[in-house]
Amino acid sequence: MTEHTVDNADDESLAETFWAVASRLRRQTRDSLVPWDVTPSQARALGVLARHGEVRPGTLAEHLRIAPRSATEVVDDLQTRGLVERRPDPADRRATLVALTAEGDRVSTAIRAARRAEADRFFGHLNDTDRAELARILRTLRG
Amino acid sequence: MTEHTVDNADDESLAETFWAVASRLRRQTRDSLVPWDVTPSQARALGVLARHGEVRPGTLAEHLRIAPRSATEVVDDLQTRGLVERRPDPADRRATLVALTAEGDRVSTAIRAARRAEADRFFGHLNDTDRAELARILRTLRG
DNA sequence: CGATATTGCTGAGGTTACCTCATCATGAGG
DNA sequence: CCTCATGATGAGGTAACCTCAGCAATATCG
Repeated sequence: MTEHTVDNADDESLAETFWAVASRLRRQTRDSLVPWDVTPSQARALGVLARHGEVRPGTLAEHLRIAPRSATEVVDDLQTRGLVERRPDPADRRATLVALTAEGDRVSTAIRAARRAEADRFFGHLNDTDRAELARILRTLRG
Repeated sequence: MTEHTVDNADDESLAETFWAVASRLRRQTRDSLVPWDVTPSQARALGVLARHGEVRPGTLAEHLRIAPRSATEVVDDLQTRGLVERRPDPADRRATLVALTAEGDRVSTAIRAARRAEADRFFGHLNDTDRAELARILRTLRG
């Protein structure tokens, strides 16, 4: 790879470029989480829990924009790592509430810090203006 | 805090927003490819082949920025769908060249058009200025 | 009040798109 | 030649999703 290969003639579309960036960011994010043995999707779930307190799996799924069944899975993983716990929802006996454990809270805080650092590194090649622009544009695409 | 769902209160980082957009785009892209029964990663490979002509799997991997082994896999899939063919590299008997078949060429052209339409739909919510800005900023992040 | 529909979660099983490691053939350099 | 590097691939694994079916609890409606 040396040879700057990078498909210069570039390349198709905005979409293409977007995916190249996504790929790079994904790798970097994953690497930055290694110290905690937590995957990116678990980290995102921890983030939601840290922000919203205890929620039902279904609600978690909405926040993460994934299918409810998939949220169950993430919760399972976090639970085996001792980062969250399930308890019955007193308001509805079908439902479960998912909450951070003390450990989960600690880890989620640490991750938040690490992520900020990582994002700074990644998006740090941009000046403040561009970063703000990017944020604004992405928000309008977010739907 | 907050009973009021809807995660707007944004939420973390640029990264978070970026992923939300990525997720939306991924679904839309996948849907737009359904008529051809081709997955996104296969479509990307077809694009590279259309742009560069016949290449070795390893080279394809570089362009796609994936491991060589993974390129083999994509080529396998495209080959069973009759969209590419392998032939020996006359310059090196270890190597193989991957090239579009006639059908592959046809499909890749059709996909290219569909993708443009899809991208227009997706990025079409942006005005020209924003679209250009986004492209520029993403390119600097692409590395 | 009881029948029916709906909701919340999870088991089972599948898919995509990657990865690493080991193996085998070929090619290149001393 | 002999060794080492390189190109492709077999074997096997992973994360992060998905759908569909089923069970329990709740809500609704005649």
